[in-house]
Amino acid sequence: LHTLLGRLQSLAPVADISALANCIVDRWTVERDQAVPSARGLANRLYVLEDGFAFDFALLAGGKRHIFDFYGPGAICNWTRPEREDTPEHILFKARSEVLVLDRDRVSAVLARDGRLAAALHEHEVRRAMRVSQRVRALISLPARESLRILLLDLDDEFAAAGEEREWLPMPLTQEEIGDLIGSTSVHVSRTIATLEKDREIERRTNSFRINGIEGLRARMSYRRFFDHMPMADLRSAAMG
Amino acid sequence: LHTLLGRLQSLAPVADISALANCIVDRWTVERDQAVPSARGLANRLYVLEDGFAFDFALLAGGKRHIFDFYGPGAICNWTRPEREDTPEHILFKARSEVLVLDRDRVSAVLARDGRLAAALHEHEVRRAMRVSQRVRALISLPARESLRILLLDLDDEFAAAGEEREWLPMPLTQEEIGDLIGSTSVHVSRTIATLEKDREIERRTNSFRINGIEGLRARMSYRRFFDHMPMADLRSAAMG
DNA sequence: CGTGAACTTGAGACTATTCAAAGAGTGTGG
DNA sequence: CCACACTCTTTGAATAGTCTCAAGTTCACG
Repeated sequence: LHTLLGRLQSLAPVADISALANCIVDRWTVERDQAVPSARGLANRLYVLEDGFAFDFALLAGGKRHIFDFYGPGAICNWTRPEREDTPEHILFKARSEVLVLDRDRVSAVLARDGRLAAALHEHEVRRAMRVSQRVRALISLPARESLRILLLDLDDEFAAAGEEREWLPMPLTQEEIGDLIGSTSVHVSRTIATLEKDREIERRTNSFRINGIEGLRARMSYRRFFDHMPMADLRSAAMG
Repeated sequence: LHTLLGRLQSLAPVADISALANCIVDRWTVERDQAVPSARGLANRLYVLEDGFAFDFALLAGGKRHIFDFYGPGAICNWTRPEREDTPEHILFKARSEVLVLDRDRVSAVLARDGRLAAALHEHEVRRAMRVSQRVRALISLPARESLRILLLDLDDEFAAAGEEREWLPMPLTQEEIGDLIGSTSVHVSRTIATLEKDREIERRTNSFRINGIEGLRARMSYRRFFDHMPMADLRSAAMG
């Protein structure tokens, strides 16, 4: 659970989360990409991504897959209660992920005793929800090139939340998955990435990206970071301004 | 506040909300379309739409307006706290709306005393959030024709929540606004509506629509209703199935 | 009945999808 | 180490979807 602890410590002074360790009921080492239904009798299970990458998705009426959000190391993959969801949701864990399975009821009991921990966890999930909201705006209104930029910034933010702020941003998603996330197709994603590269906006290596002038990009797109290790109080006041 | 009461009574047996009436600090009669910032010193104000129509929107980096959600009679327009928002939000009240302005702190005090009322209000807003989530999926992934269908079903759902289930669905939004809602342009909205009409999927009068075979449309799109006056317990169990 | 806002229509440009085929990368077993 | 199978990515060409600009038309309302 040390990756989760790292996330929370950047939000609030959480001493330790050893109490959460007692909530662990299982531990998976994911060999190949594996999708699990989030609400099929597993409603009282909480998935914490110890390492690796995951995303949640739903299948639309036409059979199209829509990816809603993604999770880096330390993230909780199904914090929102499944019965709250509008559509049957699934979580896909990418190959070579480490997943801790926690018992929801036990976690609730721990949080009831440790208000500070509860606040930090809640804050973490609220920020995630705000980031989704920011992205969704762009995905609905803007063309694929802009949507892709937002996705790259969001990925950077997610890895920053996990404490992995590097120059080369890992890309754990296939272009098919990127398409299902931004509402496009794998072919068009491929072409759009190619034009961004040609315009020297990004550079590519195998499975990783580098964004040239990421600060300027954020400014141009009015992109707001949610996990840049800013204390809670500052975030609140920044939002009020 | 009788329209709000009507909404809540369909969700749970709420006796009366006269206590909320004491929270009213102002009352507006909106002559012409009027936009107000939701978080500019008015953070402790709650807007209840006694009658009329409203929507909230934000301006994206390029100046494009994105409409996030809309509100029919009896709806609370800014339940989610403004400082939680990712972008400066605004609420636009359409002409001929009646708005009640409530004091948030007083409302909180009332809800602290009346747990049943608090639960009903919370349930109402949760359902709204789920409906937004369902719509957003479609808007990101599907072409304009499908997006428009979802919007019409959502509008129908919103008026049903207000207790106004009629055959002819009022359309309080201009085509420009519909475009800003589904991520399209007014011109394309005009053409898309025209094709739906030509295919006999909808009929039109001035400022109102009729959806032919709305049940079948819901089934085809796997559309889930959130305000069809189904009791809470049934909704929960339906979600679990 | 005039006025302004909302809606419609057309033409051309741009954006995105589909289908199909070829190319590149990864891991496995010989 | 190579060969193979597999998935992912790239590319091309045709088609479909959407945007922009601009000019009309309709409609609501004073």
